[in-house]
Amino acid sequence: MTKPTLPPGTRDFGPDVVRKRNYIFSTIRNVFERYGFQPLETPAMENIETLMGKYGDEGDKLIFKILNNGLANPEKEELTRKEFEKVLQGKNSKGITERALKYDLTIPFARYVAMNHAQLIFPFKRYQIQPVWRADRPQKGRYREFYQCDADVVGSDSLLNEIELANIYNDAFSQLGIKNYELRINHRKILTALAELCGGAEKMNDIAIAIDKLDKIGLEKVKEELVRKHFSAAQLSVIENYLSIYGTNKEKLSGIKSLLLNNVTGEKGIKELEHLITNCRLVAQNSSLILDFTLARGLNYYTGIIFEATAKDVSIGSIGGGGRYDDLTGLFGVPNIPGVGISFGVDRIYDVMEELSLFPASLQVSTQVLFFNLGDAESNVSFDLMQQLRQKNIRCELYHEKTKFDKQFKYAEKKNIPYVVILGGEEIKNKSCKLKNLAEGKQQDISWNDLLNYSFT
RNA sequence: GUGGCUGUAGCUCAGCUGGUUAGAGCAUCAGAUUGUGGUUCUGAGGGUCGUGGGUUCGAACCCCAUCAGCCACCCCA
Repeated sequence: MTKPTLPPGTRDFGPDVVRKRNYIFSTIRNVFERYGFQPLETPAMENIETLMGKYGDEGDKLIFKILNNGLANPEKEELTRKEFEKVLQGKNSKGITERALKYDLTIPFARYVAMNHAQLIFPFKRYQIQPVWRADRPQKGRYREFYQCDADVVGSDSLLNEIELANIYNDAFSQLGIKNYELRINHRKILTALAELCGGAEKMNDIAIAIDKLDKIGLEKVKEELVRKHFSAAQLSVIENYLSIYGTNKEKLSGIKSLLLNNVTGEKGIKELEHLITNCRLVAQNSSLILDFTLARGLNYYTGIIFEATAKDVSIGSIGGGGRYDDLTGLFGVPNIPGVGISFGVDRIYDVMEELSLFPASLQVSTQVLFFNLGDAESNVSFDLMQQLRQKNIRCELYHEKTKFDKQFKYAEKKNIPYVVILGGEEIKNKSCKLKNLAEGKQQDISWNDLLNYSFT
């Protein structure tokens, strides 16, 4: 018998952790609901072709594939071997695998919209809180199974959606207590325009990947990487000019305007960003909304404004991201449904909140009242009282066996139970009990009737 | 997929240039204390030193392999 272990990158969540995670989920869910978003759930697994090719080559490698059943069937052995050859060559084979765990929530959502667009009321605003899986190598802040909380609007190209999504980030983070966050924004069309200035829109990916690392590796390394990708000196200087735009959002806007002068694609992007910035009306006076032309984001279906949220006090990578995609459902044969969405990375938000001690202490109180067990006769009375309290929504438990006070007190302490009720033979005679507040160490005699009407806090 | 670091009690770790029976704190359990917890005191249990092999009179320590965990790169939440 070997010690049981977890698959790498997965975790068990104990009671206190689940409480904290649920706190994050319900906070975000409430914000989503308040903005008129509706819940959606999709299966853990999708047909593999629904997912493949949607996340770029790197993404394809990280999709968790599910082995088909019945591969051991001797009648199909010949075929199975042949199919497996394809897998060895790096191809997908439906004979070996035809399903995969979902990689994110956006593509399954697009699949859902494509399948149900005739019934949906547009614009369709949905939120989705579910686990996703990636065959990545785990490390700090990076897991193989993790939750995403997505909110997307499809069927509308109004920038009002971007404005609302930015405000959702602001509301959710401020309610969670993460005051010091940054929401950085950029526009894919600006990146495209830069690529056009450098000789071709097809270079956008190379440029984006390189400049995205600017704050991490510095300008020189970025240039080195671009040289490796065969960019000329002239192109490099264009990119360097682009990267040297700095200042307030306003200053950056005027900088980018002069750089991308007369570029139709770029101008459209600039106009949209300008609209978002001036109309966003974040509670925090826009201080957390930051224009960042180095922001690229990996997912290659984005076409418009892109978002990325980071917590400033904790270096853990982004805690949320999103953007606009013009034609996501086109991949599934239903064209012309534009959309925009954002995602919260709950696991990372958890780590941030833990590090900054932002969880309310009240989350750790599960049971409110512990009834001491002083014997069978006493317990019977306690049990009746306890059931009446439970009817009133007070969370109670009766100690499971008669034992000395020491143990029962320590149990209450360890479980962080704020009140204990002591009810023995003496108390039964007067129809009373002793109610003790453990934190204050104070104890009072109280009638059964008063106990039932006591306001436990 | 590529590279680096670390594996000693349930947890955090000590363990000298290789030397006899591997330690500490916390946690657990019991007692001091059979109707009043948190503090304190006393005691107890708990180890294949990740695993397998090698070198050696002798290995937790050195060598090889292997497994696991962590971190970084790529990419990403």
